[in-house]
Formats: sequence, structure tokens, C-alpha cells
Amino acid sequence: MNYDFREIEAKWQKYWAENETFKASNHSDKPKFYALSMFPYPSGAGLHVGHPLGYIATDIYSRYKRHKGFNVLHPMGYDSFGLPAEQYAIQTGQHPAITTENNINRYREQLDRLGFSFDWSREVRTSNPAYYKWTQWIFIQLFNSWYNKTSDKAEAIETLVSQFEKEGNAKVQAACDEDTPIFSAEDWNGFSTKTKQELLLKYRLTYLADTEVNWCPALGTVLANDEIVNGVSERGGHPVIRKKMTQWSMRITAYAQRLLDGLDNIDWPQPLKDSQTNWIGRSEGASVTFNVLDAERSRRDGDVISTSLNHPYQIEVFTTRPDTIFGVSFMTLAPEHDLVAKITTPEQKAAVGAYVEATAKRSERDRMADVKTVSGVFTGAYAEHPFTKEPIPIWIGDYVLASYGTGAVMAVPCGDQRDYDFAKHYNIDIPNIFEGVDISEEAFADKATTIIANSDFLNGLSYKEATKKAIAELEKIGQGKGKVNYRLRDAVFSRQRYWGEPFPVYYVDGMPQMIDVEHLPLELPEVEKYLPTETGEPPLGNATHWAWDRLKAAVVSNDLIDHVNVFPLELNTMPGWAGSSQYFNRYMDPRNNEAIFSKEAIDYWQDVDLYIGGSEHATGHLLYSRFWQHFMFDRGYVPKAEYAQKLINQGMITGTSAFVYRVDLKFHWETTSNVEFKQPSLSRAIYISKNYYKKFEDLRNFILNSELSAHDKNEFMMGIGFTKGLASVNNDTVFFDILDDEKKQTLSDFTRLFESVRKDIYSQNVGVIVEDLKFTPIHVDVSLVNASDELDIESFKKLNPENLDVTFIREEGKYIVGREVEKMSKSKYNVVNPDAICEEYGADSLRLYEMFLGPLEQSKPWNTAGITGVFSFLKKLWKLYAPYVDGSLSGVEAEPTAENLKTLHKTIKKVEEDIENFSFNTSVSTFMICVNELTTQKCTSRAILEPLAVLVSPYAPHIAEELWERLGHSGSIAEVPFPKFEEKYLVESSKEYPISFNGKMRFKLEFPTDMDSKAIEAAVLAHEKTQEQLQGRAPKKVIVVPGKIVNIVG
RNA sequence: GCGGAUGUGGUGGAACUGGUAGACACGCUAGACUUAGGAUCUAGUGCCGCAAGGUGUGCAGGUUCGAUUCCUGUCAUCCGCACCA
Repeated sequence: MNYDFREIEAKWQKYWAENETFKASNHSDKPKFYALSMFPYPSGAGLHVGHPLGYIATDIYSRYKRHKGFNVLHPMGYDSFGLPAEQYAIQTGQHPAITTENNINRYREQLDRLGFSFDWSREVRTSNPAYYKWTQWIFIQLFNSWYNKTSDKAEAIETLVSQFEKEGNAKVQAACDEDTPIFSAEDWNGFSTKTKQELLLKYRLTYLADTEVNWCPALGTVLANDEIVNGVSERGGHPVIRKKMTQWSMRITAYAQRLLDGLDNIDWPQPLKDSQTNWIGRSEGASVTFNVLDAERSRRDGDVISTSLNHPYQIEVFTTRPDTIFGVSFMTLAPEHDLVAKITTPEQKAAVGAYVEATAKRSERDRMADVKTVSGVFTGAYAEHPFTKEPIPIWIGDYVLASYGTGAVMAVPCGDQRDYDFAKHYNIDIPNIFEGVDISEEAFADKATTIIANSDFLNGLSYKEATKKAIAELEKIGQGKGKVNYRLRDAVFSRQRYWGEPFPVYYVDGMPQMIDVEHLPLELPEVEKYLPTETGEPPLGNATHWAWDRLKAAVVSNDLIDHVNVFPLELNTMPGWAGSSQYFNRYMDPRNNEAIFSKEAIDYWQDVDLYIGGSEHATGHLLYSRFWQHFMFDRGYVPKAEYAQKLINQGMITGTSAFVYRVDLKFHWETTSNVEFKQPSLSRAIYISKNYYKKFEDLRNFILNSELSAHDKNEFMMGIGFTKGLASVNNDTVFFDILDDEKKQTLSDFTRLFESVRKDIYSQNVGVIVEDLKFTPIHVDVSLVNASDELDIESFKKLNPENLDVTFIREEGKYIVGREVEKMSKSKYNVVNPDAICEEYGADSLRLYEMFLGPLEQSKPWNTAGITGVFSFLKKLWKLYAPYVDGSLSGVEAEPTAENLKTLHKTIKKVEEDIENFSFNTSVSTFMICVNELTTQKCTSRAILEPLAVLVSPYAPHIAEELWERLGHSGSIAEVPFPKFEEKYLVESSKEYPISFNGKMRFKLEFPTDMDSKAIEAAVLAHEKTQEQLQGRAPKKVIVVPGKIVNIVG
């Protein structure tokens, strides 16, 4: 009986579904194991072979853990809010919920075919109101919390309010807005409710703030940085301006340090940790305050010695090099800096204004990309050096970013290359404050060898000493202190989109109010169209029923808004990462309608033991979800501050695109012709096979790279008479003489092709002169190409009627396509979807093959060429069980031989180690070796075949279940204990020693394993082959490593 | 520029803490069985060489009895961040 994977796989998939084999219980005596794959966004394109890579790995591990006696939670769901569905809705008017539902169904179908051990009863969808109820709930918790720097955790906002009532905010150590004013308890108690709310917003972990965004008026939306190219929108090329908008933000910066520290406690890939570290961007230094000199006064008497009275303005800067404070020769403000308008002198006003305006037009990314140009303008104002009291000119320059630090720098040209370049460009002083360093060519930034000079009290100190001393002195005069700065910004949480979670927020007197948790979820309203409103409001502005009736606790018609009982609701929606930031916890108790999860559930499951997903989420989902988890931990909802102890990034599977090469013309119009100009084209398209393409290209390059003179090569390029390039080469030309016979053959192939094309075009009489041919690679669908890169011409023609009338120039009867590794994408026709593979080879083959491709973390090109290897392995495996499968077992079952047992236990050991190390590719090889050996041994022993089926089952579960059943068992193999490895079957009585000379293996000798080094050495030296190798020389040294190797030096 | 990852046959990739480089698989070659085969089986297959032998893990060094593995430098490819003060 043959291995009928179609029947077997359908049978067991049905069995698992009907018996809920993989349903996890929240109550169990078994140890828990939580294995999680990142949930997908259900795109319209469906699943491709890259998606399952991580899922298969997680699935293998989950199944393995079940065999090992764990209660395994292995859920799957959908990150189903997102832009593509919305984009599609805008284009077609179809509700995103419908397309999303369709896409999910397609995904589910595809996932089911792959035999995953998901507990589908726990499926979540982020766009489902029952789910996003809890996303809204978390938002409310964040709103009702502040970050207490003293206890270093988030606390309920009430504790802050009670502090305000008692002692104001002067002593409060909190993460809050920079511009938070100081107030006393009396002030607070006297404030109006609105003022109190305004002030509290400055402390809440989610808050409303004016944020600069890339606003595209034409599209009526805010664009992400990467949606802007050269200052205009990527789609449509509309102008984009920087605009301030009131938006929800998340105070993630409060957690910067803890997010950084937490990385030390989790087993995540180093590159990913590095990315997060880099993104958080901690830098230590000092904040220094510079007083701005009174412009009027300094001009009037030319006296720049300040008094404590004339400091109307101060500039705060952050520096990582306070040790270089005596090297400051100017300051630079970001053009957007608030002080710019205030301090600029009348003389400089025009120049500064023009510069500021010019900068505003450039996007931040634009400015950052343009590193080379130095530009700036002098404001006319001066600041005062905190120690020397010398005046320091204040410039503005776009190399200073408003969004980093304080938007101002103290420029130390001798120690910073950007400052150096700026100073050189504008002829500003470059004082040298380094001992024995030449700064005539470039700045000196090496901290390690720094010795400070010309710096008063810092002279002779190293970077470290000087930094400490400078900070101490700044503190003494009250003009600075040590400070840690983070690159991380608070995260904008508003999106001007439709297809996202609505905020549970309505506005009373412009102040946001949270809807009571008991009234959640606040469901997304229906709208006529998914575009922004005509007044530029987000799509929710189109909803007619989008007002909150406080008395009825219900959404009502906008007409009823009276600002007494009925109030407008928030029009923004939440961003994509909202729904994914706690989904892993929701899986623990996904149908709970009373709480995000029950205490029992979270106490039992605790955290994710293994999380597998792509590295593209390094600074998005994987950072934000850690932030929310820390918050949930602070507020006592979850027991662990880090939700995933172990994380693995699976590599991307790239596609192998296929190309055909179309013959195109190089031509010019025949000027004398009076024929109407018409783009010439071949009456019958010609595609040439890869090797022709390659040979023609090579020949062209050969001539261009030859020894011929530049003049000749030029002629080759530009043309001789009416032809150029290869078309111009004939036996009268110099090019011809340098060709060998093979190249002449290639040339004659080309010439034949060229002539036939020319004949074709001239017969059309379109008034052109054909000069040369060019060959354009065109993507073809990879499904039309076989393992030998041969194109299935018939199917190619059928697929596209345009191709019916095409001439294929073949090589040896075949049309060979060119191949290139590219990212898998629809437009490149290199997407391979798992359905076709399942159809042809089955899910078990696909699972094995994806693992067999290579290490999980590595990215690799998809190439189906090798799949026959794992497929024939499964057939061999099936055959091994033939006596049980077809009932042909006659008489008694054979006892396992020592050889059988050795093979089995070797396999158990290796497979167990491999799974624990996530080295799934090598265990597939191990299975192959095992089956090959058992086949040679003609093993039919149940004592071998039963454990083997269990070993294979995590990888190829369908065939394992079937074989298990055929062996006479009822029920699933899923929880059968994993075979126990026993060392005793591997013990050998002798070892074949490699005998090497000077490190090179020459021959092998067999010795008993218990033979000692001395005896081995004697036996080896006495051996005739050794004497032969030595050829009379006396060995200088003999190294014997028992059980390993013998090395003779001599 | 900074940070990270990876370089091994024609291809995907093995080689555990330094100890027989190329396991396993694809492909290729030859053969067997077949009307046929993209089915199955057998043998071979890093490179040079008829062979003996030599050579070989991006490149150049170093440590070692012995290096794909450790160290230094360098090149290439890919990814992330990027005027970060």
C-alpha cells in the first residue's frame, strides 16, 4: 500500500479538529508551556511559504513539549486592523470588515492544511469588538496612571492627585511634560476642574499633545516618514508640510531605562536587543544652561559682562562632552527652536526668517539624509559662557534637530566634526583645548586619549575626570547638572484612519473624558466613505452617530450634541500596534468578558516561554509590547515584567525570480520618411533562452573590456554607419579579429537573430532604422518553471493570451530562464504559496522541507528543487512500516537487534538535542540517516518502530499519527511520552582512530576503546603504514587523545 | 559614518566545548528495471591529476601537535540606525 498523504492528512486534520486534541486547559497538574508565533496580518494575497516557517518551528516545539508531558498553550489569531483593508475599502467601498473576514477565512483554510497544533478555541482577532474592548480598557488604565520616578513605577493617578492636594507638585518626581509649571497645594486646590485636568494630562501615561506630523493636505492624512519621498507623498506626489496636530501620545519615555535594563534578563537575539538599545539611544552627559546676553545692552555699551539681572532668556543644551566646555566657540539652535524669534537682532531678522522658512519645507528625513551640506545663519545674539563669561555667538543651523535633546547644542568645533565643519565654513574660532593634538585638519573626538588643556580648572584631566569635575562646577554655579538623555520619543498613538480601535474618549469642554469600562466596547461606527472629511477631519468625522450620551451611556446621533449630556467622541483611531501589545496575555483567557484575563489564568500561564517571529518588528511591536507589559506589571495585572523569556527571529524566505529575455530594438527614425511615427515592434515577439542572453551580454562586455583602443570602443558603442554594438561587428571590423572561435559562433548567432528582426521591421515599413538589439529580462511566474530552470512554454502561452504568438529561441530544445533571488512579492511573480506544495507533496513534506532548508534564523531563498528529497524520505519511512501497514507481518514480531537499538538511540539523542537547540534542519537529516540505516538493517521490530513514530511526530504529525494507528493504537500520538534515550545502546567496544601526520589524516586504525594512550602509541608506531609515512624519520612527538585521534609530528 | 549578521563543493547546508572538512539532501554522470518517465534501485561525484599524490572552509597573518572553529587585520554581501550633540 502506497503512502497516500492526501487521505492521511485530511483524515488526521479532521480528527484533531473533532477531538479538540490541542485544546489547552487553564487547570492542569502538568507543568505549563506557552509557545507563541507572531500572529499575522491577514492580507489579501494569502499565506506564502515564508509565513509558515516560524509557525512550523513553534509547532514542532509545542508538539515536542506535549510528548514531554507539558500542558502546552499554542494559540493563533489575527492582527486584523490595518491599512491594506482600509485602502481597499477606499478604492472599492467595500467594508474593511468584510475583506478582513474573507482574508481570515482564506488564511484559516491554508493554516489548517499544514497540520498545526493550534488551540483554535482561543483564536483572537484584534478587530473584533470583544477583543478591542480590552485594548480600550488598557488605554483607560494608561490614562489613569502616572509614572512615579521615586518608586520607579506606574501608579494610579489618584495617588498623584492626593499629593497635589497636600503639597503641590514641587517635590513630585514624575515623568511629565517639559513645560509643566510648578504649583503649590493651595494653587492646586484653587484650580478649576478644567485646569486640573489640563495639568493632569501632563502626567498621564497616555496624553494629548501637540505633535509635529507630516500632513498631506491633498490626501487629507498624516504620512509616516517612509511614505514621503523628496518632500512629496509617495502616492500621488502631493506636497507634504510639517504641521502641529493634537494627538494622543504614549509616555513610553518614562520606561526608557527599564526597557533598556530589561533586555539583560531576556533571552532574545543579540541583533534585536542591539536594535532596541540603539532605538532607545541612551546617552550620558550634562545639561548646561547658557544665559543669553541682552542684545540692547551689549550693543549700547559694548560691554558684554553680564549681571544677574539681564538674563531674560536662557538656552539649555544637552552635551555628552561637558569636559570640553572651554572649547565652546558658538552655539547652534535648531531653526524651529522657540527662542529663535525672540533673540534674533533686527539686523539679522530677514536672513534668519528666510532660513527658517526654507528649513520648514524640508522634511526631517530629508534634512537627516543630507549630511554633507553645511548651512546656518547668525542670529546676531550672544550667550555668555558659564565660566569665562565670554560672549558666544548664537547661530541657527539645520544640522541641529528640534526633536533631539533640547534642540540646541553648545558647539565645540575642536572636538566634534559637525561643529568643526560648521565653524570652518563660517570662519568661527576653533580654540584647541586638547593637549598635544593637531586640529588643523579635523576635529579630535577620541575620548580615550583625551587630555584637556586651556581649560582653567580642567587642565590636565582625562575625559572621565574632566567630565566629573565640569559637572560638579556647573552644579556649584547652578548652571548645569549631570543628565541622561534618550533618543526614544513618546509614541504618537493617534491615527487619522477608519480601520482601527476607536478611543473610548469623549470631550467635555475640550477635555478628554474616559467612557466607563462597563460600557465598553465602544464599537467602530459605520461611515459612508472611508476618506477624511471635507474639513480635514479623520474618517470617523463622517459618522452621523458618533456622540456620547452620558446619561444613557450610549452612542447617539451627532445632532443631539448639546455639551451638557451629549458630547462629541474622539475621531482618531488607535495605531496598528495597539492590538498586538497585549494579545499574548489575552490568549490565556480569550473569552473572558469580565476581565482582560482572569487572575487564575495569568497566574497559571505567567508568560510566554517561546516566541517566534520576524525581526522586522524589532523596534515596533516588540518594543511597544514590552512597554505595555511593564505597565501592566506595575499596576499589578501581570506577574512578569517581561512577557517573553525566549524569542527567536526566523529568517525571511526569499523568492527565486525567473526571467525570460525579450528581444527589443535599438533604432532611430528615418528622417526622410513621411510615414507616420509609430513605435516599432516585432510582429512576433522573440524570447531568447538564458544562455543566449548571457553569451550576447558577455560578448558585448568582452569587446568593451578588451585591449582595443578607446576610439574603437567608442565606435562600437556609438555606431558605424547604421548599426552599433554587436550589430556592427562583422569580419571587416577590428572587433572581429579579437574573437576566438566560440565567440565568433556567438556573434553569428546574434547576427542571424539581428537580420531576422531587421527583416521583420523593414517589412512593416514604419520608417525606422534598426541599429542594434537589446534584451530585456521580464519576470515570469515561477510556477511555470521546473527544477532545471526550464520554462513550460505551453502553460506560459495559455496563461497569457498575449504570449500565444511568441517565438522562443531555445538551447538544446529547451527554453531556460534566468534566476535571481529577490524578496517574495506578487509583482515579481516569485511568490510560492503552500497550497500547491501541499497538493503535490503533502503538508508533512512541506513542514519537513521548510525545516530542512537551513537554520531557522537564517534567511534563505525558496527553491522547491530539493523537496523531492524529503518526499522520498517519507515514502521510505512509510515503507519501513509496511508489515504493519498492510498487515503482512507474519509470525512473531522480531526482537530489536543491537544495531537497531543503536540506530534508534543515536536518533533519539540527536533529535532531542536538536529540538532543544532549535536546530530543526539537522534533525531532519538525522531522521533520513535513521530510516536509511533501519531500511538497510531490514528492521521490522515494533520496539524500534513505535518510538521512531513518536520521534517523527512533531515534524511530520500526519504520517506519524497514521503509522501509530497502524501499529495498533487507538487515539492520538500527540501525548505519547517521548522515547527515553539510553546511553547503554551506544557503548562501543572499539574505536576507529584517525591516524594523522602533522595534523593531516592519512589512514585509520581500529583499537579497543579501553586501550590506553601508551599502548595505542606503541601499536601505531609499530604499524607498517606509519613506517611508510615516516620514511625513516623519527617522530618528534606523538599525541594520542583517547577516543578521538592520534597525531604524529615528525 | 556607527552597530549587527553572514562568507564552506555546481546548489541548500553538516561538522557538539579546537581533533577524520563536505554528513544529509538536491543536481549531475554511469548503469539496472521499464513502452515511457519528473517512478524505483545500484555505483560515482570538492578541486587538480591517468595515478601516486597534491590542494582545499572569502583573503593575509598569528596561536596550537592539530584551526571551518580561537586571536589580529582585511575584503565582500546583507540587515538595522544614521547631522543624536
